[in-house]
Amino acid sequence: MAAKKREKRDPQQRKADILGAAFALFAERGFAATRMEDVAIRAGIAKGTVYLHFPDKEALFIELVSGIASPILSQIDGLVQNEAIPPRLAVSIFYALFRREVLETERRHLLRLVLAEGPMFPGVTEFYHREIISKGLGVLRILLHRAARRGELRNPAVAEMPQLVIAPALMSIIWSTLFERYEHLDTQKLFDTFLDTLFLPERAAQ
Amino acid sequence: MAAKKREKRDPQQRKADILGAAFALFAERGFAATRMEDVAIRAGIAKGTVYLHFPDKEALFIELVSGIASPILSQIDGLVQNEAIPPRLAVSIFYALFRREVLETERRHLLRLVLAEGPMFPGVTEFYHREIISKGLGVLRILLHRAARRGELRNPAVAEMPQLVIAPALMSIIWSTLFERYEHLDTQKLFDTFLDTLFLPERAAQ
Amino acid sequence: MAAKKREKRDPQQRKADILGAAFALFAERGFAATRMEDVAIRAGIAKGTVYLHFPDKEALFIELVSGIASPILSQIDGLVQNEAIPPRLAVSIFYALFRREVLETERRHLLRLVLAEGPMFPGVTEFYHREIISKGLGVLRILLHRAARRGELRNPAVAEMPQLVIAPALMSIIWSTLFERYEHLDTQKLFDTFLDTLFLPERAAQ
Amino acid sequence: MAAKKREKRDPQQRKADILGAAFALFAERGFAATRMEDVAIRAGIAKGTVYLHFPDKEALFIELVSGIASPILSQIDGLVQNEAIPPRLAVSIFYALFRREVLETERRHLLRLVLAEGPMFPGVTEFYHREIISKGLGVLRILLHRAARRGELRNPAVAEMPQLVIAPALMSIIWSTLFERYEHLDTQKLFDTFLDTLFLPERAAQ
DNA sequence: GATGAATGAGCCTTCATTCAT
DNA sequence: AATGAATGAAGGCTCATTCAT
Repeated sequence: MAAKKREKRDPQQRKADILGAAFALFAERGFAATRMEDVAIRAGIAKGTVYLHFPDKEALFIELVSGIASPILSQIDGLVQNEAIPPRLAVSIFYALFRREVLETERRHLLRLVLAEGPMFPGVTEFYHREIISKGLGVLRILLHRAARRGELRNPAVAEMPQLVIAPALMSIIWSTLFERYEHLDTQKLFDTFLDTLFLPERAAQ
Repeated sequence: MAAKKREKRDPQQRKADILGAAFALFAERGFAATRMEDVAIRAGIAKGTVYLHFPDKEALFIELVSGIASPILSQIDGLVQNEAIPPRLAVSIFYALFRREVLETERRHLLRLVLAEGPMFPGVTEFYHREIISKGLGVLRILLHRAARRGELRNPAVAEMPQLVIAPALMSIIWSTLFERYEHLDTQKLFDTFLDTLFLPERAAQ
Repeated sequence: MAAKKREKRDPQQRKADILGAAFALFAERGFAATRMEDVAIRAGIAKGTVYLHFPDKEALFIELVSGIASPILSQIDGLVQNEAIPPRLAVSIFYALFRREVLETERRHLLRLVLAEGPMFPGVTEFYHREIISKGLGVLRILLHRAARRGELRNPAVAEMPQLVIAPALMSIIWSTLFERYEHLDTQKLFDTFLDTLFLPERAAQ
Repeated sequence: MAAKKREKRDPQQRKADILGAAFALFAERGFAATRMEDVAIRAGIAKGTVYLHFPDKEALFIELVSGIASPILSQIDGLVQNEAIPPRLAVSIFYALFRREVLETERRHLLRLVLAEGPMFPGVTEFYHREIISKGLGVLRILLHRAARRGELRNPAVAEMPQLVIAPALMSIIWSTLFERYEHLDTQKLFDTFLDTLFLPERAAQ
């Protein structure tokens, strides 16, 4: 078998390996039930090596949870810029993005992790509110107001409650990570149905 | 000479005390970070006494999480029975019930607890799906279909996606337990706006 | 063999056992090299039990080091009170006390411990200076001044350097704990010779 | 383009650097609390490099503690050789040497180090007794006997207790490393007073 | 020789659980 | 039944030492 001792590797890669291992374990068992040694084993390194990259368990958790969100955000920003994109399309792209980048990825467990461990790590929660929630809501608010102005919303008041648009996404995350094994939820249909509830049907030829 | 030791009490009451203490602590800190001794202290009894009522920490947690939901369920059932109640009113009562019995109670932490610890306790998750989610969705499905039949829904397809109705409730729970401290969310308005989105306005001049 | 499990005992006795075990081990190996588990084993209890009596290793060490000095102090105080005792006799009693209570006891290791670990525990050092050194020097200063006034000192200036009287005691401690095994030192003779150097011989019949 | 890595240097110098760094750290924190990595950093080299010069931490400590004493010894030896030097002057030179070479140097921590770690390193203690203590006492014994023969001692019996002469030196070391911060001790005066107690004043009119 | 990432034994401390009283 | 002192398995973290580069 492969000699596995003292394998030196690119530190960046090493760190990524650890984060990967930590992610899998934290997602599966939560913060407290994850042993640092297990993280090390899963990353294929020795116990002590983890501590060369992260000062302690909490730092590992926080870096993990904080680090994964950014790639999503950057993509969302693009949605508002282009005013040519019809609001409904933009929101549907938002959902599609969410499905592709979160729901159908292992990242979906990450969100559950934040929900689960949030109160124990106020810094993480605050980060998520500031960086993800707040920005996501901002984008949605703009899109919804644009739609309202264009008379495309069934209920224009929704524009002041962008949380309503996020709610199905949250539901899909929770369902997929907790209940999916007991009962399937068609998230595509979930989002589509919601879009149809939110937006007036396009009047064929107006 | 105050005899304070070996205070005997109704075992049922004793058990309820323990569950109450456990609830407060589990809700606040999660399963792992809650110490059995703290539960005992909060319940006003000695460490060992907890074990006279529950075989171990896990059993305590499971009984706790399983036991708290039922009172809500029974009230919800009533909503469907009476066909005289208009669907929109029924759903709004559903939300009101949710707000009064969950959101504005310490019980709101319960759902977060299930989210947080769910994967570690598949039995709990399964129980929640079977007893709460499934039944709640069933009730909502009936109400929505009734509304659809009466032509009160903006988008009748919603009747097949009762999860959409639960989504705002979920959002309100998560918001209140995680983000409320950073940004206030008016849950009353959240639900009302959603109801207005879901249901057609009552035809003023019918 | 004796069943040793779950032996309950007077907490005061328990604590004394732990302090005794800790004393032996700290004295022998120093703070860092003493394992808490060894303390427990030597005290005949389980690892965790130590922590029922002391919050951590440092607290154990500090209580140990701080607790043993007082009995000596009280006896010394008596020496100055009685002005009928001739100064030379008083100082020789001081040395005798020191030999009986420290040098020929296991307590002699304690002093070495303070010298050894002092810099790591400023609180302990400060305590020793304030409670032991300072008071001892005060007593000696009074005795020496009394002797000087009575013309019994070979060099009256010694009265302003009571540290000189403590020096042989320190030497005896260090010798006995470090070098005695290589070369014997007659501490009785050490102190007597010093006394003869300090005090003029009693003029037989003057 | 500054080539700073793999700086080669005279191995002897390298070793001296390590010993210097080790001394500073051992003296300040003791054996256990000194990390090999800190020694390396302070010596300006990499962690592994220390092990090219010393097989392990203990060897480094022993060589350090053993090596520092010799320079003092050689100077002391000279004191006895020259019989023209009056004993009192010789002893006062001994103290002066001690002050200059030990007390006012970082070397003063060395003795405390031997005290502190002695029992863990019997070899070191034995070495100190054999090389330093024994020799120092030998020299003092000769000087004191010389003085006794010349009738210069207040108490000739002191000649058989040279430890008494070392005692104030010990006291000064311990005071300076432990208590100086709480209360100043004038070591010059300490030694002078002791000399005046040991030796008869020079007979002005003989 | 020199480096410093990697290793893993070791130790402090916590806490669920037990059981003598 | 109730108590809480006692137990000991478990886990986070450190650091002396090794070794691939």
